[in-house]
Amino acid sequence: MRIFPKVFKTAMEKAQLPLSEMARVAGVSARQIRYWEKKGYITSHQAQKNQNHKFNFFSLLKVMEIKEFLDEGYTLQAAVEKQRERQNILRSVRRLINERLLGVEEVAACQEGVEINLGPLDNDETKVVVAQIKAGQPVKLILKKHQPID
DNA sequence: GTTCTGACA
DNA sequence: TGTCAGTA
Repeated sequence: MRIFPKVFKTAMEKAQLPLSEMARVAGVSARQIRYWEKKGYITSHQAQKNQNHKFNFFSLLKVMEIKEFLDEGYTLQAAVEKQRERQNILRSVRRLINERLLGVEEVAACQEGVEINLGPLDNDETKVVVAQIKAGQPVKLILKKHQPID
């Protein structure tokens, strides 16, 4: 199971947002977008010289995050740095999820919900952490005896 | 009318 | 970063 399906990533990369839309949606000026691009903070595709810049959805998210930090009072340079830090953290979180939820397909679906294998404990590999999810109830984390496949 | 680019402040 | 000029 992929938490973030490839089709989403592809769609976000294939999106072709004109600079004016980027500015309008993110609440920044077109001048700022151009300047940030020139500084290398964001990237765009330009079919030909002097033609309209096209941005994908990731660029839009980046601009919105930078804008958020600017509004909090950071300088542009600091805002970009904060955005990069956030991006790195999110990358780690995504990696954690992808690694830890690998067992999700092998999970036995019980009557009212599902169990997700979150992998072995770091300090006791004879046990695995299992999340029990039932509709309308808080998620329960329990320990189960590790049963290695083979 | 819109966008790009360079230049000035 | 805003704004203006000259283009495409």
